[in-house]
Amino acid sequence: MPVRIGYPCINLSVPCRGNRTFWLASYSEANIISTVGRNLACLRMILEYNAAHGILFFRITSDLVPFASHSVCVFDWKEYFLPEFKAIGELIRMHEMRISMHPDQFVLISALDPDIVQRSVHELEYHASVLDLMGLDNSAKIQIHIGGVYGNRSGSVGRFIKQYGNLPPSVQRRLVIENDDRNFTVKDCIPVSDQTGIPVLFDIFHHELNGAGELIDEVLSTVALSWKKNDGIPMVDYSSQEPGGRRGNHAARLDPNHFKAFLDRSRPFDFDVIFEIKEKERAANRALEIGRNDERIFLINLQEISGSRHITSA
DNA sequence: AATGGTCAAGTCAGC
DNA sequence: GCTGACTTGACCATT
Repeated sequence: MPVRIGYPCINLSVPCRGNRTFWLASYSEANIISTVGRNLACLRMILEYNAAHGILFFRITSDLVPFASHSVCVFDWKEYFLPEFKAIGELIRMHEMRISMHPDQFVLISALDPDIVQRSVHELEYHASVLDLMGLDNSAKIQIHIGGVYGNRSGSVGRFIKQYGNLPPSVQRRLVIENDDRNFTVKDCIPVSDQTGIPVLFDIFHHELNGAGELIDEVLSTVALSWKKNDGIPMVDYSSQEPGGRRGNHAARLDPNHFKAFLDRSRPFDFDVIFEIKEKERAANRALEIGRNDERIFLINLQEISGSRHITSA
């Protein structure tokens, strides 16, 4: 399975948003039913757009079910929306799409405070539930950072590994760790992977900001080993610096030259890549256009567009 | 309808 | 100890 192209959470071309939420003070059963219903309907519309455009990787928003891991949420949204989740899962499987989720910065299983760890576990269980309800296999992943440094990185690593062992299997099978732009480089993530079996998600932009200058193909050859057969091929996050922006700001638009260089330097490895570019699906579309000459991208989209795969339904 | 303050959670820096 | 940045939108009360 060669390179699939994707983007995170929001599609600017469809007439809806799948990450609608409300304030905690406004929580009610009626509110959660209407919000989740709308978010799921929009998620379906986004995935249909993606299928029609040959975009086969997507990161589902953590806001799909607002307050799902909060004690205020006693409503059984899993049972209530089961048919919708199953239908979306079928759509994903039909098109052989890849799915990821990325919980927010608050999720820290390496935290010193046990309450933070517990809240994080609940949040991770919610993310796993979404993917489980859709009937997705182990290749659908939940990506987090190691985090919890507090001035001592090795302490954080120790707590992370220990807490990973305590996670429910539904979370363990989907969890992957991602290098960040401040604390943990890819090189720092590898030993954690070796000790836990967690795959390492390679973030190109974080690597540019916080790495030791290792070449992209070198890094890919290393992280690829951490993805076992039923994890699927490696996931990669791609972005570049916004010109004139604060260091670390994601670009508003895809930089064609930067992406071409990345494509060249990433040979011959296969992976699925999320474009963390502010223009969202438009960046993915541009990447597909630029990648027409790359056989890794071309092959899969040739199948999709020629109709040898399933054509999206209305 | 327009406006502007506020929003579950995390850390860190600065005062 | 508290506030704001991080990063950004959008929810919601107020007018």
